Amino acid sequence: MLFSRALIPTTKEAPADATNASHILLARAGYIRKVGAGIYDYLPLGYRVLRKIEGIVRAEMDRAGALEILMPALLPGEYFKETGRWDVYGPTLFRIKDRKGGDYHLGPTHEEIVTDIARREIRSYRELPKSLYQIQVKFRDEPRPRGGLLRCREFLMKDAYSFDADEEGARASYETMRKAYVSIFDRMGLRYRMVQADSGAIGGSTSAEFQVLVDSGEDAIVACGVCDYAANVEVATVKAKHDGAAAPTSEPVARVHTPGHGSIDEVTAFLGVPRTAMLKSLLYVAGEAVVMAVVRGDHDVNEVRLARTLGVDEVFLATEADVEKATGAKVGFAGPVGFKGRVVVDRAASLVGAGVTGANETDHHLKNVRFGRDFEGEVADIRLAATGDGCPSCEGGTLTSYRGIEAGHIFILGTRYSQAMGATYIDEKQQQRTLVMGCYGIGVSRLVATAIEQHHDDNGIAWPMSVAPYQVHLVTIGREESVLRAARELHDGLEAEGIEVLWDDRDERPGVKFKDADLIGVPLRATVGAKGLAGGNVEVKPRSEPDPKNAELVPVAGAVKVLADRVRAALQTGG
RNA sequence: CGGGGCGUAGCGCAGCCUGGUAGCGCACUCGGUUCGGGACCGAGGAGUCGGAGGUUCAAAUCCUCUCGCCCCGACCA
Repeated sequence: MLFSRALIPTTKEAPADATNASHILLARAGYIRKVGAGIYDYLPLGYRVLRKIEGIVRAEMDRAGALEILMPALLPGEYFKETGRWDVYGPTLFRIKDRKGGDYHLGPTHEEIVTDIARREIRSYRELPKSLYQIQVKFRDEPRPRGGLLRCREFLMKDAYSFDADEEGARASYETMRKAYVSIFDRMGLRYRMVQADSGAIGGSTSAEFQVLVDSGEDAIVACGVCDYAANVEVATVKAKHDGAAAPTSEPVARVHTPGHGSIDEVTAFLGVPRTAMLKSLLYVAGEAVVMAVVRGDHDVNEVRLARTLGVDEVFLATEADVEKATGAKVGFAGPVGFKGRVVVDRAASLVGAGVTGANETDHHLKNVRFGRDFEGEVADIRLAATGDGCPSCEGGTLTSYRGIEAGHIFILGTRYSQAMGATYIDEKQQQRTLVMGCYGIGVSRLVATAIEQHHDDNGIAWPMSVAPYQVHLVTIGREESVLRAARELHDGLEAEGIEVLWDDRDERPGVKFKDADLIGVPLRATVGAKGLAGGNVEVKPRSEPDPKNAELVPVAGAVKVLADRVRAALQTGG
């Protein structure tokens, strides 16, 4: 491809609304343009990358035996009404009325629609198992689209669904998909971790997320340094230790005046006690009830685990007014002693020997507070795991925190949708049984941005080979006949080898071309100029090498082979 | 949903407080000089000042309403 004939509108400055590295670079390098909040054009380079990722995903899905289909993006409301999600999904669903006033919506996910296919077309156990997938645009009216392609309102997703005769079959399908996902992320050259995850609103039992490790990621995960335990902090447990817990005190509870000192920091400073002696008491609204969660002062509440413990879908931090009503004191002075209501105590907090906590009276705290003597409550693991915590699944392992971007999520759904929609089959004994389902998503368009978050530097993008829009960026310096001829031969030779070449043939100064090449991020750069050509060479430099002086001199005659071999080698090793 | 902010040329911004000729940088066009890491000189083109209404002799600027967008938080297969 000739740069002069392409549409690659690079800019020096990024749009003011771009804050993530990937968003800034995608915009500056001319991959995408914003059309509306969370809605983007894919310009030629962006679309090439999207299709590369799509291609890898498709190949691995096919290899795993899944069958590609395409379901509508525009959906009649009846399907979501059938499973109750029309009401449950809330404002995130893009709802539409047709001219006759009928309810429609844009598909945010397709469990109902695929289950409808299954109930109509799958009759017998002989047809099982079956996995169907599609690569389709999805729509979610996100409360806050952000990060360019990281969180869009319209985005491209691969979603797959498995149908099995029983749980055991579903587990096998899940395992097949897990392996396919590993292949996909390996081929994309990403550093990632598969972690235990919350199944969330979609339901289901077993689930795992594929988290691409990026410091700027939205999700927090913890992983053990010894065994293979890794989990989203939402569901991570920790091994309770007695660290920082003093011996149980025999002193009686004492009321202390702490005027205006409501926060953990203020109270520890004012009373001169360590954070580990604080019993942090937070009020949550769970359904109709107001519940108190007690964790140690140096810990944070894990709201997902708290909700699971309480047996509700989700909990919300109580408002100031709720807190004052429930405790009779201003925020910052709540405590479990004498609290009238359900109290959940984190295991670590239950071991604090002489705790300091709110007195349920404004400007007062209590000290020498002990669980079991001074207050009661259910003990559960309800705190967020953090670096340094003990691994829950092995002896001696320690957890480390990472940030990640959720790029894939696999679930065993069970019969939630098949049951609700009557998707059944006839088994060997002529018995009608309910299909057992799994679902498996990959954020294809999100991966475009995710790959950049992990592969860029100050000058621009540095694509892994497998997803790069072109594989070789050919830069010509000057317009001498000899230069153009050598470049033409290199360009044509590479294309004949099936290598994707972008030839910057523009009448621009070298600096401009080099800056654009770094920005665009094609993994291999080949420079043809009079200087190198005088010695019969072209200069080859990988994008990952920052210093142009380290470019390698390759004889013109062998340059096609050298470059083609490098491209193929990179594709072999993943990235 | 709570808090904060922004809409002026394709992009980044100034001008608004204190009403009176719409400006700067980049990009773009033309001419010339340059040419291995975002050149220089000269000359140009390009803007319903987000929209509607109001105040005024006069509105980018003041007032009211409205639409869009961004940031932090909440939320999020």
